[in-house]
Amino acid sequence: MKLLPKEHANLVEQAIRAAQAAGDLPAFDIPEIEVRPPKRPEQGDYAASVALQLAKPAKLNPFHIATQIAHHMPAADFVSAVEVLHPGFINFRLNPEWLKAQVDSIITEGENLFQLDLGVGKRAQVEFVSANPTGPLHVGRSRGAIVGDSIARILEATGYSVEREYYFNNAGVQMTNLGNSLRLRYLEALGMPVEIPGADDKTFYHGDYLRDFAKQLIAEKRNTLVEEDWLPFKEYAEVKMFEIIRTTLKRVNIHHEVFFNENSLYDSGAVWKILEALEKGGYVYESNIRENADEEEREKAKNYAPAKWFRSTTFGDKEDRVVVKSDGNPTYTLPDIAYHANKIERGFDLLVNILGADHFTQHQVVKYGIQALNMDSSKIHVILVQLVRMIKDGEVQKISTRAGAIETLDDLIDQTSADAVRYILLARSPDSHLDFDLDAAVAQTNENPVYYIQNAHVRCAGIFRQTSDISDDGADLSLLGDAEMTFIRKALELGDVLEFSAVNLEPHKIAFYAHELASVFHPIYDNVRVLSTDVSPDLAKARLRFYRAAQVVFKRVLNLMGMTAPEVM
RNA sequence: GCUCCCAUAGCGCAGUGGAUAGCGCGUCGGUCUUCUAAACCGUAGGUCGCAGGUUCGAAUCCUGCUGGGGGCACCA
Repeated sequence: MKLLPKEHANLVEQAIRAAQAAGDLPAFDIPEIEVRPPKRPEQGDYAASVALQLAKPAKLNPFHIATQIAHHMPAADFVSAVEVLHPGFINFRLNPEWLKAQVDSIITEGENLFQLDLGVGKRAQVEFVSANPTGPLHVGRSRGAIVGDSIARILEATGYSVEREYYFNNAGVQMTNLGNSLRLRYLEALGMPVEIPGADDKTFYHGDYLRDFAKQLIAEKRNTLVEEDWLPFKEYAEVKMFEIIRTTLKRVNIHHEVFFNENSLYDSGAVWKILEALEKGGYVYESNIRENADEEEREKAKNYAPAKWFRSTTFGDKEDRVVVKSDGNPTYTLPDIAYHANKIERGFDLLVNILGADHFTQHQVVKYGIQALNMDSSKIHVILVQLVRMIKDGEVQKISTRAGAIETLDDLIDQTSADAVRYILLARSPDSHLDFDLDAAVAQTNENPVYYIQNAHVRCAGIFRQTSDISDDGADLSLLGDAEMTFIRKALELGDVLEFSAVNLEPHKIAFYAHELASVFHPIYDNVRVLSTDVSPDLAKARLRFYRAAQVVFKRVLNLMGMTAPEVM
């Protein structure tokens, strides 16, 4: 399938060169030519404003330039007319015959509709979710999960070979706390005298899931673990937690090819090698306080033991960061830098990392670390998704894994549907804060955009259920009307939306496009009937062919968003 | 205080420097004996937070300000 903006831009460029060669336009450098569908139908199907940009360099009035460009415009099978409008827009109209033929092209491409070659031969990695196995996935994590997986799908559709990766840490204080928490729940479930910490105890995980784990653990091991410390409990909880997380992700159609354990960076010695490299570069110093600290800070740090600091200020950070604590253990920063260095060494052409907005500072420090290692950080693209807040009964819910006050992704799916959750979390710019109004999502289920879009696919499927005895092979597409062509025009924009989403890593564009496409479809469905006594067999055949193409487009778009394309609702 | 994101219709949000700024919900009024009415048609609703600047042209780019949210631990 053609990417029409590009095709038109090529024509314009050829026309400008031709006009210059003929002496009808003066010499000037040709800028990047942008062509896109204008807002209003009377302004054509595609429009270029390049003549307006050229007025200055060419020292001519834009209308004249546009006229000359139009005059030299080469012919193309997809263009039927070129118009020039004041103050200097060049408007194209698609050739109706060509347009109608696209119905067959769409059906031929099928599930690979607008499969692009942007990333062919290239490897991309998308890292997302990356939650430590301390609790079920909550809503805050879910947004990054959906955005990450959707980006992966879009990259696949543009030809990339994509790996989805999940980075996690199963060591550290939080996991010890988790082990301890399960241990207490285990003893509690055995009826032993234990004191469960209060809700404000930050070392205890209060979630009910640990009660469940404790019961299962007793079923498996009885009371044989009574004398054990936190470790076997931590190991048990970790395995169980990952099972749950994977199952939850599967429910929303997400799976990761690689689970990368932070520990492996210690096992391989990578963490210390990175530290050594940073030290060699002169980016590390030992002190009880960062350089350039003010008097107040110095006073506070007077009694601290020395730690190792990364001089990230060299790269524009506002303060240096501790990489090795005074107790000799690295902070999260060091393995994080090692992890990203590892990613780069694995030779991906594109690295995408989905992070919550609260990790902004962290990713900056990691980036400075990569620079200090003299590695190319330009392949790393970080998508920061703004925080999600749950609104319930009109009030903001506090989310805290430790306190057990969690709105989990599972709850959300149970109360709505996997497709609805995906769409709601996807259909927003990542930069925009998202208030997930649970009451509205549940109550307005029938008006949720997800069903509006899926219903278009369902309606197509409904037609084919009723017409299994009619073949649409060899349909005469010239019988199709203007309404159907409005839809085909919109459908042909999918490739551009896809390319834009991939290049800019903005998957929400697909979500909005899907809704626009459905809103073009539904009115047509109402008026363009297949089974009606006043529709001739030939016309019915042509319309059937049209709906087959429409169904292909909706299925492709829904798949790109990781949603199902149901036959019935 | 430093920093990141946001501010567009009553509410929730799109908007890639171009032509008369859009969509959903909600308002009001219509449409099912015909392939799914989870739909369609019509209606009302705007100082694009404020003030400057750049440009032939600014919701979009720059500066400042105001308001809301996030981040600024030897936690991850």
